Amino acid sequence: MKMTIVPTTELTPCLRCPLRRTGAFAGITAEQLAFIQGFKTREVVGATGDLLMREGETTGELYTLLSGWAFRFRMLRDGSRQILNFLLPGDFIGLQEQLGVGSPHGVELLTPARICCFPADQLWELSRVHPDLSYDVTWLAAHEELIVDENLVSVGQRSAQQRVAMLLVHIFKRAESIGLKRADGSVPFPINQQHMADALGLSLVHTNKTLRKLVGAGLHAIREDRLQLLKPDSLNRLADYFALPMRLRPLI
Amino acid sequence: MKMTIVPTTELTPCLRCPLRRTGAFAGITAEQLAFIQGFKTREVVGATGDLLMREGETTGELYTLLSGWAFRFRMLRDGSRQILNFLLPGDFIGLQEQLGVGSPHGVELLTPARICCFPADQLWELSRVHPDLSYDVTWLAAHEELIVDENLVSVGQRSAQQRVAMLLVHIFKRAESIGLKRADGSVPFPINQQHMADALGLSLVHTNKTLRKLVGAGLHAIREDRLQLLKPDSLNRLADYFALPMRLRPLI
DNA sequence: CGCTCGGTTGAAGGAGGTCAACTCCGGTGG
DNA sequence: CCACCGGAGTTGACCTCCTTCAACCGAGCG
Repeated sequence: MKMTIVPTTELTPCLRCPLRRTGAFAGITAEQLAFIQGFKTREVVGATGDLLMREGETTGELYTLLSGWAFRFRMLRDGSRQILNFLLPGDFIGLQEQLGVGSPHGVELLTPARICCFPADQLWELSRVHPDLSYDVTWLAAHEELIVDENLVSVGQRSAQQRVAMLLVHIFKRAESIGLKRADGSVPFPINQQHMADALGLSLVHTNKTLRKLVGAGLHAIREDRLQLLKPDSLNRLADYFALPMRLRPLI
Repeated sequence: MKMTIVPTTELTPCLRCPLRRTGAFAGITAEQLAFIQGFKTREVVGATGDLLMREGETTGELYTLLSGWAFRFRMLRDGSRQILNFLLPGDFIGLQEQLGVGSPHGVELLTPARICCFPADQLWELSRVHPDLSYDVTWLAAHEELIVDENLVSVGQRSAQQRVAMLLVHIFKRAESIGLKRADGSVPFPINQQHMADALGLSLVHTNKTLRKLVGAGLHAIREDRLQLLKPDSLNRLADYFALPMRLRPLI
């Protein structure tokens, strides 16, 4: 609710982008990198709970999450909230806003975050000068849809246990893929039970009870905002989840 | 299951594309139109129930639904099916397939349909030669995600009555927007109760009972595969649905 | 004529929602 | 220093919305 999102005084140069060093993203030419650098107008930081985007409002910007986690969501009149998907470092944000007037969803930070900002009205300029980057933007849009598809399958067809298992496995995989896994096998997990409930279409109470059941069965553990999968195979089977092999993802 | 999708002997020339005449789509330059015409390699027709895409398989093609309806879906091991979204004339299909190996979802025809086919491996060529068209492809990807978002909100947060109301209103709006509304106020509705159930994450039986309740309240009517909204305002209120104003959509 | 498919309805049971209470923190201010 | 507070997690009791099972109907069709 508060609005502590503020510009930083110094920009992280794309040339030294910490995300690219993870090796989790597709390679890029020096020229492309230079263009992205020029495309980037500012960099902002925000604290947990800050709104990067408000439902119905326009920012005129596109974003890349440089560090930190967030989520896209929509509110209903009765106060209930649906989390559409979680956003991890490297995720591109704001394409939906270009479809009409105002963003159809809000974006809230799950952790302190650092965000690269791009002027939305120059997206077509990007298309013109760097067709390959435009292709990448399309890729990112399709990829996010894939994740939402996955969530919809969960919420529509799976039992509470399966949904929770799916969420844990999916988040773990995504975090792992961008190099967030520690030596002890844990990844950051800044998602509380209310977030999980809102993402899975479950009540808070039932989410809690389901989590306790999985923990009781020794399938996973969450400690100090970090997630460990103790029996990944069991979780995969429970969730009926098979991760399909993906190309190296682009980063704008 | 059967595979009666077959190439047509004669292509519909893009210059005389029946969809563009509806006025539902954004304008386009002659040059762009010519490029699209060249991009299009063939045209196929299929019957109700045909699979345009199979889960996990690769076609190497992108599609535009020229006429007819379809839906994207995913199956789970236990045989349950989640319909991700419905596809209407003008919708672009197949971007997700580009993300990895094989399509992450199936596409099945709801009606006899006519489909324009494009070679997927030349999508980047399109980006290079016509940046504005590339921008349009991104737009279409983001737009489809918006629809999936909408479905996810329904399935995750709304009651059975609200979900059904939402589906009816949403499909009506989409059909209307591409000029499918007749003078009597009805639009085509080739969606049966099993489809609705699979899209909404409800059982067939409960979908039926919910529909009967709405019909009993005089909110809508479905006759001979056509849908009429008798009390659109009541349905909108019930579904907590506010359609946001959209730009004129592109057509590839 | 019989078969299948889509729709309809009733009855019974269960997964998950709601309500309520309690704990365990980490502030924060007297 | 400690009392107070709010947020997150936990647990039990009860209830309801939705699922499941089962049966039946009508239309289209080989």
